[in-house]
Amino acid sequence: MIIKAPINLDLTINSGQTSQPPWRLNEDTFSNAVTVDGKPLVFKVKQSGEYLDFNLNDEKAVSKLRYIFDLDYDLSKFYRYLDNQPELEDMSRFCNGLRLFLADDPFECVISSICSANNSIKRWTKSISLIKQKWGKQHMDYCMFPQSNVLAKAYLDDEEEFNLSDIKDIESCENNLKNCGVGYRAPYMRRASELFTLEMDLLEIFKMSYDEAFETILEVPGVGPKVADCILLYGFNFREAFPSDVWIKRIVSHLYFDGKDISVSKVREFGMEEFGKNAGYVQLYMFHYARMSGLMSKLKK
DNA sequence: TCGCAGGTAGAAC
DNA sequence: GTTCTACCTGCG
Repeated sequence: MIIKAPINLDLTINSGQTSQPPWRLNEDTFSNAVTVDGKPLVFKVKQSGEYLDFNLNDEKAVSKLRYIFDLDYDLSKFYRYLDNQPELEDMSRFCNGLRLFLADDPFECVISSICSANNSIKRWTKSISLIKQKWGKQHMDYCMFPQSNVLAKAYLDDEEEFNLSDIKDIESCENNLKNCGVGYRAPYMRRASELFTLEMDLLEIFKMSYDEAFETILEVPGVGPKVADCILLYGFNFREAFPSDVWIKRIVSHLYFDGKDISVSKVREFGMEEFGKNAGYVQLYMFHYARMSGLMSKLKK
């Protein structure tokens, strides 16, 4: 099926949003296994100009694709909004076609976001891919993200695996979280998985107000304000979230506060107040604008 | 070899 | 309430 949609698919998929690692790329086609109606399907999507060539015709699959790449969001309206403000007017030029890359599986987004904290894009995406390979169900030659009850039983490290499994040699332990390069986040990930298995229904988050969802998700181990906002934005489509890290702080400080040092929590409050329902998109565009325009290397000094 | 970067938890202020 | 420090790991 051909879908008309202004998007930069490559930029969107590779922009480091914590919903999931980038999709597989073969030739010009991005692919991944996606759950539709509880069943895995292989999605293949290729961009040519203003059109997306999608391998499936099924109505539910198409609507899932539209959701994941946020295709129903009116980018040109957002660009008019950016262009009308002196601080933001350059941004649409530098990241044209960048859209939200939303989670197929909110639980994957929670674990990816916990993994991304105090980490690099390269490292967290590698860790999440390894978690899929070790604990996820295979569909064709893709691995799904494991369910919370499976990850809740994962070993933390070599030592625990050696003690609790029947492996005879500690050197050959490799089915544990630390082995995926997640470092000290391993216990957070496992406790979060236990929480979503035993106590908390992630789907309830979709029904909540932003404030209620934020307070709820903050209770999850390894989730602070930045990670909570990433989960709400990329995992649950709360567009009013303004995930604020040191980079967003530097950029906001440069653009709005004459370079003055302000706390990350104040930056979050400012972003939500100033940008409202556009906050999530503004944050996404700010980060990539800073990367691509050279502002980031300037602010580093 | 070692210093650096980056959010959270938990303790200290 | 805000601020400090330890936490893993890969990179330069």
